[in-house]
Amino acid sequence: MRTPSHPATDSIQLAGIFHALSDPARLSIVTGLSEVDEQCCSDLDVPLSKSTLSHHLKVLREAGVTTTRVEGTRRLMSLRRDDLDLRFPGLLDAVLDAATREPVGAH
Amino acid sequence: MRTPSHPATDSIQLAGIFHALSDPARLSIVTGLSEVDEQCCSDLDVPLSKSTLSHHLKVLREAGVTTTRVEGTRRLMSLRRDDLDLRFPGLLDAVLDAATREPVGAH
DNA sequence: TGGATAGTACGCCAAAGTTCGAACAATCCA
DNA sequence: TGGATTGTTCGAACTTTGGCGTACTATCCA
Repeated sequence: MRTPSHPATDSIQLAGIFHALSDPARLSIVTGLSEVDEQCCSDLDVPLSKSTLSHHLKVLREAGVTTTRVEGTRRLMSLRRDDLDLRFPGLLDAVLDAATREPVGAH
Repeated sequence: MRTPSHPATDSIQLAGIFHALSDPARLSIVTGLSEVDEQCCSDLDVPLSKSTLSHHLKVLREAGVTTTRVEGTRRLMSLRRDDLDLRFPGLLDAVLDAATREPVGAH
């Protein structure tokens, strides 16, 4: 299976990033990714069906927040730290810092 | 007319902030507010009907991003800088900095 | 008092988003 | 080869959002 497509760094939209982060499940996925560097879909600790999960991962990928690397039958997700820092310096760090200040599961 | 209600600083949700910022019109309003401190609804440079505008301002207010002060028949909007800095230090600055790096009108 | 001004609230509609199960595809390994 | 594993895609049901016009409220001021 081919590597899924990702937006070029230059075409990452700020509103798109915020949209991607506006869903609690996706925000939680991003927070989790910040702690492990690389993680496969089935290791995510989110109580959703795999099709829903796949959808959320697609949203994150298409917004330019994450990148997906194919390894065997698995897809390894990671944050696009360098690209995001290049395009919007300091934003990702501020987001991750903010996320750690908010109690987990505070809906 | 009474001052509209605003969420307490403690109950501002991160996902709610991102949702509020995920719409280009609202992001543009926030960017504009960062330059003028206080602005009334009709001075906003957004090509939308006043009912739609009112809706967006409500979303921003309820997310805890802005505060509204009533003065006569006007409502003066401003960013909740202090509250946001208290709850999520550095986040607002990073957002505003990122917004200035993105060309205006880049949809 | 009564018009002008500023904004909100409501109802409506179309578009977009969330969620799921079922079916499918790709890869590994015994 | 063929089963197990991992994830995508599709269609359906449902919710949310964004946009508008209209009607309403509140305030100012002549």
